[in-house]
Amino acid sequence: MTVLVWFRQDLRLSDNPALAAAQATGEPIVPIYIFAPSEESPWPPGGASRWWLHHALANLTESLRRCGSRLCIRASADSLSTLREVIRTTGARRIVWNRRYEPAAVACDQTIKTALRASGLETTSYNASLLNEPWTIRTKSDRPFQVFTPFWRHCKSLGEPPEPLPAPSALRVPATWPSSDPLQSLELLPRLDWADGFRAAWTPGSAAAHAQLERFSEAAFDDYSNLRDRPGVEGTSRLSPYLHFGEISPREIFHAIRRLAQAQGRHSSWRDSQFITELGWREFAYHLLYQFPNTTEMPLRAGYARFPWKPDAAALEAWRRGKTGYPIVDAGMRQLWQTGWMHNRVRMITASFLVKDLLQPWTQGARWFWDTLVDADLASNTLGWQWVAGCGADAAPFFRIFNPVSQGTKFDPEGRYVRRWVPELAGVPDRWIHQPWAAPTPEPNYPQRIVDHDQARKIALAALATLKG
DNA sequence: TGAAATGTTGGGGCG
DNA sequence: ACGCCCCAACATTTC
Repeated sequence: MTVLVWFRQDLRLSDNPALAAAQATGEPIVPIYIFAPSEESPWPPGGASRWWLHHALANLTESLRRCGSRLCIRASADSLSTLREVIRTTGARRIVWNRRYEPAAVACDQTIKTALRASGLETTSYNASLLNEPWTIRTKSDRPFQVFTPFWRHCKSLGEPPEPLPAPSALRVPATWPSSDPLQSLELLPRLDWADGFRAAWTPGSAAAHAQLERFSEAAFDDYSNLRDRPGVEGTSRLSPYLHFGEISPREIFHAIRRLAQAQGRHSSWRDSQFITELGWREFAYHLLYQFPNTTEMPLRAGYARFPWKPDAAALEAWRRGKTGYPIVDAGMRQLWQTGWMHNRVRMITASFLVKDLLQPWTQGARWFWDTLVDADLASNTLGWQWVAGCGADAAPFFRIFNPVSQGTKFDPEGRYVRRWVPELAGVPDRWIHQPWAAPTPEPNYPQRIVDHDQARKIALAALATLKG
């Protein structure tokens, strides 16, 4: 009586509750991954995500092989019929998976669960990717939280998440394997190989995720709080893509940090450390997406639907390509394009610039990040953009407008980050590195500013004022 | 997890 | 010694 383990965004063997439940039955296990991007409409994985997914699947295949098992991979336009076919050929009676929380995925899973149960199959789903299920976190008046601090305080009051589950070392195999599509047939890798910078920056896979966590752990407290806002320094965890694809779980991270903190004698303060709080923001993002599923397209604050954006293809393109003439903005956009990732501080700066200096709709920025980030995550991306645009829950007010020069000066004082990603500015002295237009001899190969920030700021504030009428 | 404008304070130079 | 001005430093308000 074979058990199907349907992998989705939980591409790991450790701390995988669905896999552990299957293993606990003692029955043969068929691990399957179904690539069905059309079911994720309107947010099918973008180019950078697909690159990562290819390598994550290759890595999971290898991990399963070491357990004596396999990964059955299928490309499909209809997960349910693919599952039914695999169920037929394997004689499986039971199917398990770990939950997803994106609106399209929730709807899809619900349909599949109902249909399979109607056909007499046992189906069970588990939580593998959140510290708490979104529907369990409610205010005293039984409403979803819309402010981070009380949300996270409430989560903390619920105690610690369970300890992560160990990875199985061997898996029982079925008498007959279902057919599997070759990984290459999913065509996840780009036709024109633009991924050089990705390869240099990243090693996808669960083992690499744990190695990265190990490396980062040493610096997870003091160094993190001092360095996390410095894009020219590796001060952040860089775990986001692994978390997105489930190559590592938040419980594994939480408990690794807890053990380290206790070893260092940080007996209580660690739970309020900035890095753990970042896990809280991720939880908050999922909570909001689950409770307000239309926020991927619509502002949570309804009044902002009337914001007078000024769509402008040329401005948008200059931003995308990193040719705005503002060094910290251009550095960020080029780091994103070349490596599939951008430092979080710079995400805020570039997003503020697109929305406030260029008056482009935040949804345009969200779309671009979705396509170019290896850690593109619908929940975090939506929260981030609505936060910057001032139209989300607990968002920065719209009038908080980042000044790209002072942000650059403050967080990249020696211009290390700018010089790395905008090489044509390499020779500009520190004094002018964040405002090269003001230098005595401006660098001719670097673009002129497409807007004047002081002026753009005033225009943005005037646009905001129209909302109040 | 802003920045600019405006207000307040206090030390020092100076007549 | 005193008042006045300047201005930096900090605080508050406003967008």
